[in-house]
Amino acid sequence: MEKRVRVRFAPSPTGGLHMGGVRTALFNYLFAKRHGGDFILRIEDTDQTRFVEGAEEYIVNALKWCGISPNEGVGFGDGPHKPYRQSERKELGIYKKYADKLIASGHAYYAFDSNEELEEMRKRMEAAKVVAPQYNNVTRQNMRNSLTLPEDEVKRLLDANTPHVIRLKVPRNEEIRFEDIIRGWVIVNSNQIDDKVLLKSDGMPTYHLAHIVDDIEMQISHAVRGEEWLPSAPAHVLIYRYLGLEAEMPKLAHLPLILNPDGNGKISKREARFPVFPLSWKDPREAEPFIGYKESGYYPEAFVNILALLGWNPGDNKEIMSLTEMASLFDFDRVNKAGAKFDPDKAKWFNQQYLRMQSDESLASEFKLVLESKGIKRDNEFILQFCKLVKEKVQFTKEFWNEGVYVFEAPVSFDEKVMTKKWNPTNKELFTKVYQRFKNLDIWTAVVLHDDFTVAQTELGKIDMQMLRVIISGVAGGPQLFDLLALIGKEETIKRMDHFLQTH
RNA sequence: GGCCCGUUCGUCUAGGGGUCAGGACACGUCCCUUUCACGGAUGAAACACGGGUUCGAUUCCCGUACGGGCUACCA
Repeated sequence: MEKRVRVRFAPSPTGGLHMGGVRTALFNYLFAKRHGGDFILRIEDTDQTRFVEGAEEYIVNALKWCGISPNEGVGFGDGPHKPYRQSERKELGIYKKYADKLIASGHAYYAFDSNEELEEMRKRMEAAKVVAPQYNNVTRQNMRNSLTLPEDEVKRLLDANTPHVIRLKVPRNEEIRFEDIIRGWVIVNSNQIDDKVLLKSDGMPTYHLAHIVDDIEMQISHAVRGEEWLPSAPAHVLIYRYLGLEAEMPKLAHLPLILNPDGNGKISKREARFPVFPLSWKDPREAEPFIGYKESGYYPEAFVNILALLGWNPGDNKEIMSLTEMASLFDFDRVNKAGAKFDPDKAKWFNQQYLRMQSDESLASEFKLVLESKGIKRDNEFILQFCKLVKEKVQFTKEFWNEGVYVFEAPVSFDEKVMTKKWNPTNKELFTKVYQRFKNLDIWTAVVLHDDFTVAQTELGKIDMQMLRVIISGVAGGPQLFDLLALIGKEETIKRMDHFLQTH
């Protein structure tokens, strides 16, 4: 019988969760939903030196904003496998138990080497022209561990609480193979793998041990993570094997990385000219916060949609999809192997698509907030009409402002090109007459204005619409002119014309 | 350096032994609109290279090149 699908997102709280991490969480979530399984959030805080204040809370908030909430785990209500924080699980002694089991079966050993001794070994190896020195089946023979030290000496050191780690005893020249769901068979010779530390001298497990123990204990069916874990996967297979748990080992899926748009490599928060965090992230060690997608004006649905299509596609040409839709379509056989460069332009386009799907009312209430932040108060109907007029010109709500400042504030400058080309005494005379006609209009709607304008042209000759637009708005382009005039209102329109004619 | 993973338009990608190699973003042109945008139409734009296998390879295999990842008592 197939195992129930249980997947986990297991970040370490060493900083803000960036978009790559969110994408990993997203694929886990989609896979779980697709198969009616569970999605778990586990916090891998086994490195106390890298702990960052606020990071865990950030991870939880970011997932919530994205709408990809786990149904079990830290910040989302405990489940049957609590606790979900590895530092707390360590207190339960579960990692030690598994490490001891490996010691007992001879697949792990104690190592007493100090940092200095490790450093010396590396230097020696480098002197011998070894580029990447490893603690492995060859070098361990010259180090201080339970494989080289006499038994009673080991016992004495242990009894004296000498600082030590537990290392995995990786066999010599063995072929290790495993099948990755995305990449197929991967084969590595064990000589390439170092004797990984399983339990650190502070008693904490390393990632290698901890995630395996937890995946087993939490009955995880699929371990879905970034490609950066691929090189250590063979070591993980060995650990499962030596624990006698190879049959229960989760299936592995290594996701392609999200790459920088220009140049190459993983996205870096420092160089990027686009947000890399879902929400603004203020690192306690940094002076300036990193602005997030949320604060940049992205809809969470758009953000998540963009991320999903970085490395996955539904097989047809569909691009705009809700989380539910994606979840019904998702599978690993449609996940790419190659890394994907992030395209900030396309991200904006995605947001534009979602903006258009919003109702005018909801856009208006969003934009009302922007106006209020600028100290401008208008009634809801006015804002609604304004939004209707300019919505198809913007990709973000905040752009409503730039797109139509002149609706709220009379222009102080006038498009130079249009002015030099079109403003002349003849036009001044003409627009003075237009001004008079406008003044005498009793009803001020787009339709009436349009009709009156048609009549006016038969009497006065051709009237340049763009010139009128510049007089009213200062800029050369914008929404339908009569709609615009109707929105601005008679009083304000003639006031602006009057002022313009006086000063030009 | 070693090991692992990868390589279709500039970017995200579809496809997969015989296709005019399809779509999307961005870009160009035209239409619509007395403007801008939206929309519509259209254009330019790709199978990294070299060997096999095959009647036929972009597709399968092997090399090469290039890119990425890993190479900690970090995850």
